[in-house]
Amino acid sequence: MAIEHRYAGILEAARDVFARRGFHQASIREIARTADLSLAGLYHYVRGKDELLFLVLDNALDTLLGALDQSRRTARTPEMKLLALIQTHLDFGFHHAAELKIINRDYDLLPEPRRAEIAAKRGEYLQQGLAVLRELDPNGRSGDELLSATNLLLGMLNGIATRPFLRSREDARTLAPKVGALFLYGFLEPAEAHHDS
Amino acid sequence: MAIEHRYAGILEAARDVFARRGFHQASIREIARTADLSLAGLYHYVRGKDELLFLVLDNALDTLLGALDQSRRTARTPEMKLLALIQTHLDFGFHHAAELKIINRDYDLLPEPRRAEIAAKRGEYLQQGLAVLRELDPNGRSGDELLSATNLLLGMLNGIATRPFLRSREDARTLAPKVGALFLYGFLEPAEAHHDS
DNA sequence: CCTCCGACCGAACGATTGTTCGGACTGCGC
DNA sequence: GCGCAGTCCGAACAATCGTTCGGTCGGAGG
Repeated sequence: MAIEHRYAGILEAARDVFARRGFHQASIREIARTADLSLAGLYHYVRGKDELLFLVLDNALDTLLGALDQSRRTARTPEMKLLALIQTHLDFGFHHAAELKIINRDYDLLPEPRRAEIAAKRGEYLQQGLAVLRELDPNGRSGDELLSATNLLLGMLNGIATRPFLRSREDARTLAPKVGALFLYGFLEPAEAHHDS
Repeated sequence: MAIEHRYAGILEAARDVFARRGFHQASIREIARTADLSLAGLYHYVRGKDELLFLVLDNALDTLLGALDQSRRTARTPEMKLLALIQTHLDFGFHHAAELKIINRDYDLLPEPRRAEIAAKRGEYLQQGLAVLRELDPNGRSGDELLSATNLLLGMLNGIATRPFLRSREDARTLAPKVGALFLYGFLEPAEAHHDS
């Protein structure tokens, strides 16, 4: 139990330092210091920096997928599923901006056995988005077109979530419907033309 | 003239290495080697690593702004201006993937006197997009909403342009109308509902 | 011919990096 | 008491980093 606590503290420290400095700027010494450990003491628990990156990425993707799963559970209509995805993604981006950055940018420099695991979870997330859009698609679009649209949507969300805009839970809640409406009905559609509930 | 050629080669080398490795992982030694110069020889032309990053960013943003300016000149209607912006951005992303990567990823770790210059050019690009959307807006949206929409559009474009998708001039030409239609009319709109010329 | 200057380089500087090694301290079984 | 295993650390390792210094070389000006 004590060692579990130590381990959890190390992960916290790694996440915080990675978040503050970014992966490449974060030094193992600073992570150790943040975790109240000596440099060599940290190496007692962890094989190396790459494993630290893997653990942080794995954790981040798990919480993202978990949040998506939970928020989608209450959604009934396809539109609301889309809204749930958008809000979850924006919320994650606002509260874990650095992790999202690392996911999108630094995951591909993981050593190979580990990278596949992370890539799989990324693929799972993409599949979730694609499923939502497929359910939403009015006239049968091809799989490639749906994949394109999914990438567009996720790119849009990443672009917004990463941008140093306004970031708080409030912002995610108010921004998500606007983003959803724009994605569904387009920029030209007047805001009053559609309504819910 | 010879020194100009040297200088251009150095910028090319810096761009490639920055894009491949990321700023902090890129070593000046590798840049020098790529530019067929010794380490100290490179320092004869350039004050340091930060200046290298600034020069690459400045160059990239100038070509992007230049391309946008030129492509928008032939556009008459607001819709065509949007299409021109989209196609220019995608084209730039496909042909100068390295520069776009650096712009989106490394600009914020420039030292302060120089960062403001780059931020200004980025802001100028944003303003161009915002102007297009303002002209396009059917019912009066507030400035903040237009700015939000602009950020959404640019984020979407970055997401697509950065994604290792399919990248060639053909792709930019065929992809741009689809992206434009999706942004203007939304995901739910069937593809046949609108047509041009 | 001498001098000066810009182009360029080999070698080193100090700092920092990820990682490892040998050991010191503790608590537990015996 | 002894020994063993786990926890943790000080100190060092080699490598690499950005940067600088002292210099060589060739050509242009006088």
